[in-house]
Amino acid sequence: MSKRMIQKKRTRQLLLDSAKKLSVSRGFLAISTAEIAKTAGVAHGTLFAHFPTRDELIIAILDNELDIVSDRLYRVIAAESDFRNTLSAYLDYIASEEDFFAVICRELPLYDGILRRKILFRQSTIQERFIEVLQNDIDNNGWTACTASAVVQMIFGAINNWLSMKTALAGNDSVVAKIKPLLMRITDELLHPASCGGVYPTPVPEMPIAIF
Amino acid sequence: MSKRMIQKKRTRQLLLDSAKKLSVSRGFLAISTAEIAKTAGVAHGTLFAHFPTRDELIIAILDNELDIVSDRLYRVIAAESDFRNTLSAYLDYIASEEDFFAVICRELPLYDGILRRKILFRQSTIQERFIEVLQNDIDNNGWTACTASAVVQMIFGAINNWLSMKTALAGNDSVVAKIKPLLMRITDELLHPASCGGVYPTPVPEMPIAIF
DNA sequence: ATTTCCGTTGAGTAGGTACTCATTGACTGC
DNA sequence: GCAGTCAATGAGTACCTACTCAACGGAAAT
Repeated sequence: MSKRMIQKKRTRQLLLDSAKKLSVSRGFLAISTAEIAKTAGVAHGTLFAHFPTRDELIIAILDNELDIVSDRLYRVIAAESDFRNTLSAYLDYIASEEDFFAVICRELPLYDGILRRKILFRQSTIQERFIEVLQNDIDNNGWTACTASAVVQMIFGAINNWLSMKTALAGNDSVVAKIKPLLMRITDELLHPASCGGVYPTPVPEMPIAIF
Repeated sequence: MSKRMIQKKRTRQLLLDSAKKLSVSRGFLAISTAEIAKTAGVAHGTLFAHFPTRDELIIAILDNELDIVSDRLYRVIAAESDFRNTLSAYLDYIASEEDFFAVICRELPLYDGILRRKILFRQSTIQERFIEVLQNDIDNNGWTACTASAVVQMIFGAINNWLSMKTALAGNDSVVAKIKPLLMRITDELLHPASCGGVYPTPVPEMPIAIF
């Protein structure tokens, strides 16, 4: 590869890294091209030699990050075979990339077009897996009859909502860590309430709602 | 009241009405002072004679609307005495002001300061009532033992998440109407699974998740 | 009738945004 | 060695934003 090509690729990567870093901490909607270029240490105009519009840069970075993160996420949950463990593994992974997921959840309602489709598609793929696992638990383990897809949609709606409110609920701490006990406990309660005789493995957590 | 005072009050009201109308349809974050003034039919500069900054106008309009809407909402749910009916009444009222609630849910994660506090305070007041009603049901009706606050937080998290995704999930239709059967069904399932012998009053609804 | 008052006006300001393009100069191919 | 190439530059453009202020003119006070 020629010196020129190496340099060009390097600059492109600097821009992508800068955009990624800024986006994850402050959100995709809030960052400007001038800021991205400055953080990358290149001239403002250079950005537009690599990405024709701001939107294309944002889509490139979000798309790439989404692919990486949701592939890993899917592998993490596919390794588990019952609902409780799948949920636990899911939450642990989310917590490890919490800033990214929080930004996505916060801004998704404001996206449209390609970005929204891409994210919703990833979400529904993950949810399908949970429904499958939960249905399996219901069928095989004599758990409470419940509509698997309804329960999964509820739980994920709640998780997404907590993630979107991360800064208000947990500041710089992990909001997932804060709500995980509550989610595990409610999973215990909802899915096999009869068999445990009122004794659940997960203790009742504090209310996670707090206003900062 | 003098002619001048009447005129001034009228102009102020025109601005508030215009801001309210635009905000509910497009969101508080998306509207500009120029647009508000134009819709109200007054000069751009006039706006700043009534409200020193854009933020103060937004706070005034949101605050006022929030007071009216959440007072009504509280009265609606306070009239019911069991969880199922309270939830049903809640959803019906939300549906009647769905655009407003959708904007709030969509933008809340992006607010801070006073606005966020005000909205979260209202939310928690409503949730407290639900927890009270649910705890009462659990204590008196021999329902499944479950942590009332955990269940309520889950359900409200899910509802808020669905509301924030209104446009993607239901376009101009009511997203609450779409998810209400699912929520009622899950309430039936989660709260008294043993007593009904597997026969629930609410039929299983279609998956509400659809990508537009 | 005249002066003072004050709500309204809209051009103007300062600062932001995404995006452009002539110029530069280091690298490439001959 | 030299002409041609092209990534990088940064001042410049057009447009948006919230906000200001001198001027206006009808109402109020005298």
